[in-house]
Amino acid sequence: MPETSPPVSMDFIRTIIAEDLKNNKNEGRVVTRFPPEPNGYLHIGHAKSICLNFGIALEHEGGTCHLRFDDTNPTKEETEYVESIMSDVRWLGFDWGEHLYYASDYFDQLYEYSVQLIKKDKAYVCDLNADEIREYRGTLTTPGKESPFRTRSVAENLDLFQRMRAGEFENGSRVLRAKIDMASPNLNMRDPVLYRILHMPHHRTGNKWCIYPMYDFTHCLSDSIEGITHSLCTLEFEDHRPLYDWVLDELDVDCHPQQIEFARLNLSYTVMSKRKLLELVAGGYVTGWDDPRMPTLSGLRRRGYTTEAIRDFCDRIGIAKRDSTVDLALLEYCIREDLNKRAPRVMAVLRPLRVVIDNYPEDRSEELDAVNNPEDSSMGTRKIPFSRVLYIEQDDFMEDPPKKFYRLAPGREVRLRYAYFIKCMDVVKDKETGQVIELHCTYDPDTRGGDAPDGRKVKATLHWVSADHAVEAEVRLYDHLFKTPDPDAGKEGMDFKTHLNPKSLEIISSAKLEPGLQGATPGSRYQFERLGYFCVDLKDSTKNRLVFNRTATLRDTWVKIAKSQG
RNA sequence: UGGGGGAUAGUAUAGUGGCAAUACGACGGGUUCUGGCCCCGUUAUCCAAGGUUCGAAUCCUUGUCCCCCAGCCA
Repeated sequence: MPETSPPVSMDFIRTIIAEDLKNNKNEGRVVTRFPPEPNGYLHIGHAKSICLNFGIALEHEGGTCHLRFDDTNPTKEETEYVESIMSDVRWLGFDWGEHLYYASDYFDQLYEYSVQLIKKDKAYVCDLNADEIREYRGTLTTPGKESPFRTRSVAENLDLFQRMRAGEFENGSRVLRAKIDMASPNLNMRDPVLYRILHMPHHRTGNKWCIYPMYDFTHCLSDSIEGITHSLCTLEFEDHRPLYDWVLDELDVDCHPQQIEFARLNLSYTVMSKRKLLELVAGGYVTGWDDPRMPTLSGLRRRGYTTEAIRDFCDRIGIAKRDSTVDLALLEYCIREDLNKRAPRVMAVLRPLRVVIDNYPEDRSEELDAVNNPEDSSMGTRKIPFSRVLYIEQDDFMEDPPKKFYRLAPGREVRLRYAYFIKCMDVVKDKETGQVIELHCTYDPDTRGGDAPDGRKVKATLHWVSADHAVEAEVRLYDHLFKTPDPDAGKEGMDFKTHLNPKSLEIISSAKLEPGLQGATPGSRYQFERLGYFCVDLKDSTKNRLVFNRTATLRDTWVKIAKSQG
């Protein structure tokens, strides 16, 4: 039976592109681009853009998506970022083929274009300093004033600009400006700066240049040079579109891409601005760009997220123009759904409570069969050892259980998963603290494997690990980095860092794992039954010292019940 | 008091003149050797007010609210 693909409702951008294709607007070509500035690490918001741009290219016969580094500001950009960005895009599963570009590769062409503009008397060298330019720009409600240098002759502009390039002038002493309209209601059109002097080596062009083009001049021309058909960007560039179009119109290039803006991604309990993420890294609030609590792709990867989950998430959130904040719960849903299907189940006890099975022989141990993944029988089964002394989760025992607590309690019988029914006979407490430190139970040999021949039922099934066979590991329990849904929302002057969740990381230094986990490979993912999804840390886990990161908890109905009971 | 955008359930996204749809969340129930997964049910008259129309989320009018713009950042 051939599967019919579900009706995909098109977002407004895909609708525009389909319309353009129908009208043969770009001779049937679809060329998009993902244009990051290499000044930081990619985050889940970039993934939205990457999935959009590469996704659209993939949906069309012959469609391509370019990866272009928008590297026009050497004061902020570094090769380290270039590399991380490339590996993140690749990790997401996208391929730019031979279409890897750098805006800095166009510096010569861009220079020629600006000379053209000067020759058309559409650009001039301005000697006003930054403060003066701001002053002359006017305000939102009042028009700007024309610069006294606006009327310089073409010849003088050409000479001055050439000397700017030659390095005759200091940083900030002169700029090249477009000659548009100082009274425009759109501030971007009030003679925007096209080039500034920056005596600073560039990560790719070295010391070749001491003048660097601005975004507005570079971006549209880079798009044009590459033959981009649809230039997709975020909402804040909407005001720049008239300038994007002005530059391309004045220069009469043969390719004039269409800029289309969409809303950037916001996620609850998360900050997304590069500035804020950098602040978290620089201030030591997290361990780095790839801290598993960070919304960066490297952080999510280390946390255990899969590319499939992230791409599914990007498909689900859609594309629109209104500002919105997606619920973090949706991202968590996506990773759970993916991992539910593929992660092998294992048993691990995070906070061990010792259980002695009094009627189980001292020196005996046996191997029991356990299913690796109930969602996928092809993943097979494994053996797990059982013996007289076990660990169960501290949370799975209560001396004085409230209503609806189905787990172990004095006199109560529960099932140990894939093993036996056990009954709690005695509770040993620390004399000083009163804390429960050990349980004495009996087991029913007839329930081997987990089923009672007499058909009696048990309300709970607990995970467990044999004490003698257990492997120890460090387990890092991650939670939301911020305790409020909108950490950005603070009043004026309020620091977003005050919303940091002090409990975003809890380290369990010696969890007990079933022995099969010995030597687990970094990056591999498991479901710890009844607890959540965990992955072996890519950086800190070693052969002798396993380190697991919690990717996500399982949905937990019991905590809800417990909470509602107070 | 300028310009550019945007308002559909708790959240996100469809619907663009004909029964407001889907997903997540929440709540209730079923099932269960994971209190997981899975299954079932509940959860909005579409920013407001007028108007056009047999019929409006959709078209018109007038408002209201929210976001972005005064970098030699992108």
